[in-house]
Amino acid sequence: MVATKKSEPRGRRRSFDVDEAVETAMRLFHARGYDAVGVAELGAELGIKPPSFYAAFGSKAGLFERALRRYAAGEANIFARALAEGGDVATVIARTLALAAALYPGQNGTAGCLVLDGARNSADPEAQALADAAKREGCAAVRDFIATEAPDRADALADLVVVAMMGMSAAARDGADRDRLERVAAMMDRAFRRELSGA
Amino acid sequence: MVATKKSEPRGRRRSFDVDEAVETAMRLFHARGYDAVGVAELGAELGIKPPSFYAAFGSKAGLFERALRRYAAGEANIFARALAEGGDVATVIARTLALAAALYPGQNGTAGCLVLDGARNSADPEAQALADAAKREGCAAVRDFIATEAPDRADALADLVVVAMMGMSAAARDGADRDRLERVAAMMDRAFRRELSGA
DNA sequence: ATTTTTTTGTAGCGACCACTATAAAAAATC
DNA sequence: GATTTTTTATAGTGGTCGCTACAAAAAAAT
Repeated sequence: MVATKKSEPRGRRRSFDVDEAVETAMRLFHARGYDAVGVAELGAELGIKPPSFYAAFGSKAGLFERALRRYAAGEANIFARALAEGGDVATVIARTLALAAALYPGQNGTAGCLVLDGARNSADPEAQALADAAKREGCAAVRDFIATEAPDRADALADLVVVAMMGMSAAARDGADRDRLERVAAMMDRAFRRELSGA
Repeated sequence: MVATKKSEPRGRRRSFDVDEAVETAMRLFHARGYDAVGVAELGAELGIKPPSFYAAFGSKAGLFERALRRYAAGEANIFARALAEGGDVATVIARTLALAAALYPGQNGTAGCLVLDGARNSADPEAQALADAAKREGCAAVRDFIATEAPDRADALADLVVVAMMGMSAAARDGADRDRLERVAAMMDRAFRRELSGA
């Protein structure tokens, strides 16, 4: 194994870090929503000009897709984090709601959930479809997990959890702080346990 | 009382009905959000040209304000409707949630609540401020009513109700139908009763 | 050193944004 | 009928939108 070092690509090297650019775009889209962040601002913030932007990401929606994937693959995927720590359905859902209350207040204006609210009211059908697909994925994961204990009522119970998360995301975007969200999360958790135990 | 008939205003008569125009604008803003509806489309749908538009409403945000007031003054103000029928706190909140489940699926694409979601992710600070003021008004009404029975826990209980409504509005905008919303509303109602009765 | 490939910056595309200057049309008052 | 007042339609303002044509610059391969 001498020549494992892959040869450099042929042309001029990129002058910016793609992952870093996706991270910055993710933050901007999260803070103000898809439509409110223009390509000009993205380019300025990322330090790249339009041709480099389109060579790297294809389109504004292409960058949004990368940002959504990065978001769902990181610590913002609160259900995945709650699930990873193990436990029964009630425990994991309680953890999920608590993580939402901790994460959704955000910082630097990045409140709520990018997947749930990033493309809300967007005029671009492509952005709407991307966010919608990410939502379906997350909701299906919650539903399937709940179904392991309550297959009959999984749909209703998942709806309760998802509506709670959407409501908390919206409230956070409207300025609700961590204390208020934690209070709501605790009540939502009690509601979920009650419904799960077969009210 | 002979001359009670007020004299006609002096100039040329308006060729369109202002209230009807506000109604149409309300429907458009409700369906797609503030930013996604342009002045050109509004003018076309209302059958009026830009100068008439600005003479009547001052600005796009001015028309949005009229639409918000009309919305909050009508049957879309579900808490006011629930309150008008009387009853104790638990009864009125249950009615509010049930009305949300009935109203939020909407028709012709007008899903969710215009006040809660009409200016979400808007790039216009004026539209955001108008929607925010309407939200505060509605939330304060819920809080003050709950305070008549539970003054200590009114803030937390109102947060529970408002987060439930925001979540149901978001879910409706994402396509949730009436059956699903009613199931969620019933669970939220049980949660509220449990918290009100002092868990 | 020349060729080839990729990224870069400059400049600008047509389309749409909210909004307005101007003057003609339609009504009441004189 | 002439004057005054308001609304109308035509046309266009500067600005921003997402996106692209073009050629110079920077790298590897020859």
